[in-house]
Amino acid sequence: MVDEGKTAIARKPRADAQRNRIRLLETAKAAFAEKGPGASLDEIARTAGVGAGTLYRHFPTRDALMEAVYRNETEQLVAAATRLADTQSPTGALREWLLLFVDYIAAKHGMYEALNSIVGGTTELYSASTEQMKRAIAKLISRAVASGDVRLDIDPLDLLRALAGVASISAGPDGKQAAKRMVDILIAGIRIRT
Amino acid sequence: MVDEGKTAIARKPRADAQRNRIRLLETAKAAFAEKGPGASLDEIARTAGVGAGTLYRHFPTRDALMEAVYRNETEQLVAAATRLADTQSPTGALREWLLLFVDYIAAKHGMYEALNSIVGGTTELYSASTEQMKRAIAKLISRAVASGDVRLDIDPLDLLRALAGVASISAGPDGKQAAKRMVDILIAGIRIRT
DNA sequence: TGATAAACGGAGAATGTCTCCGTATTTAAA
DNA sequence: TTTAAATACGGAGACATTCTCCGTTTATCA
Repeated sequence: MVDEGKTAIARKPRADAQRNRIRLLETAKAAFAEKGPGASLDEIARTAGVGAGTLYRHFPTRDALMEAVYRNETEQLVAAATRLADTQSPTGALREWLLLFVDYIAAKHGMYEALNSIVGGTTELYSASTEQMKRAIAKLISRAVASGDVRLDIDPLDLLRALAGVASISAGPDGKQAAKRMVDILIAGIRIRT
Repeated sequence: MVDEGKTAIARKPRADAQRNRIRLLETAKAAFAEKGPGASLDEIARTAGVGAGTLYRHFPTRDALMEAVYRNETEQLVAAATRLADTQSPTGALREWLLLFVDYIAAKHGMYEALNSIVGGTTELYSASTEQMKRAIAKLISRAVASGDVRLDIDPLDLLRALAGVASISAGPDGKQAAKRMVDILIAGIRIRT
């Protein structure tokens, strides 16, 4: 009886699997950017030169694929939170970061599914990004709260949801501008009156 | 040569057409409420007891159907704006109406397309509802601005977009609560400091 | 080098959208 | 009434998309 246990030594992942994964991500990124969130998955597979089965094995759902495509950008955004927290006033850092967030979602023009995964927080599967994002904004907010600038009865993610709404629901050419204006409204709205 | 002109007297619309239209609307409303925005159109037609062709003749696109389904509620909401403006303080009226708006979108859990049509304002087709909605909120805002309570550099629709974002992007059970909290943040954010 | 786990790919089932057109029904004129 | 013309009906089927299944291929490791 051979060992079939959990102790199985991790075998090195197959080279072709890694290659295909990367090709799929590149192709998908281009496809989403060009055709929007509804881009055909089979076509992405074909363009990437793999079968549909391969795509679905790597990314079981459309959301999973989007999540993976944007994980990079998400990580950069999360990193920025730490940097800002170290170099700016509490409220200033929060404001700056929210502006970065607006850029982040504007780049995904109308990619509702992706936003929902990342900022929604309801989908079990993508909790990784959501969790990171949540921690990033929570850190900025709690710093601002501690400094006495900001009320504390806020769900930080709600700020992001509001911005996502403004930036993506209209998706007009000035959606981004509008979202940046909204940042100031939000900041003013959560500030404690002096 | 018979008259083939534009002067053709309007013929009374066929009774079966009217009946089917209504049945389709009722069925669609139930279907959207139960299965969300992706409900199968063919199934709606089948449930309503008509052929697919009939559905598509009455409502050429999914959006057209949604628009029609929600036109009623939209009209009620618009009417409420006038009523509130007549009976409440400027800021109070605005706040009340935004709360009603939250109920309005919460009922459409995740019906992104519909929201986008109605609050987005980019789709030519649904400009009727958008226009009404815009006028309703604009009236409330400008009253508040006139009273000196509120800044005037606001696109009124942005407030709605923000609320839609909070209420629908997460779509969690407390999305509605969150949106109601957001109303207060927004009101505070657009208020002029005293 | 050979055994075997891992990955591949694409045919095809399932589902959905939307069109086309022969048939049926309604209206209104005679 | 009867009848012709206008209007609406419905569902078969063309087409697109998602996703699964499984026989075949390939990389890893002993």
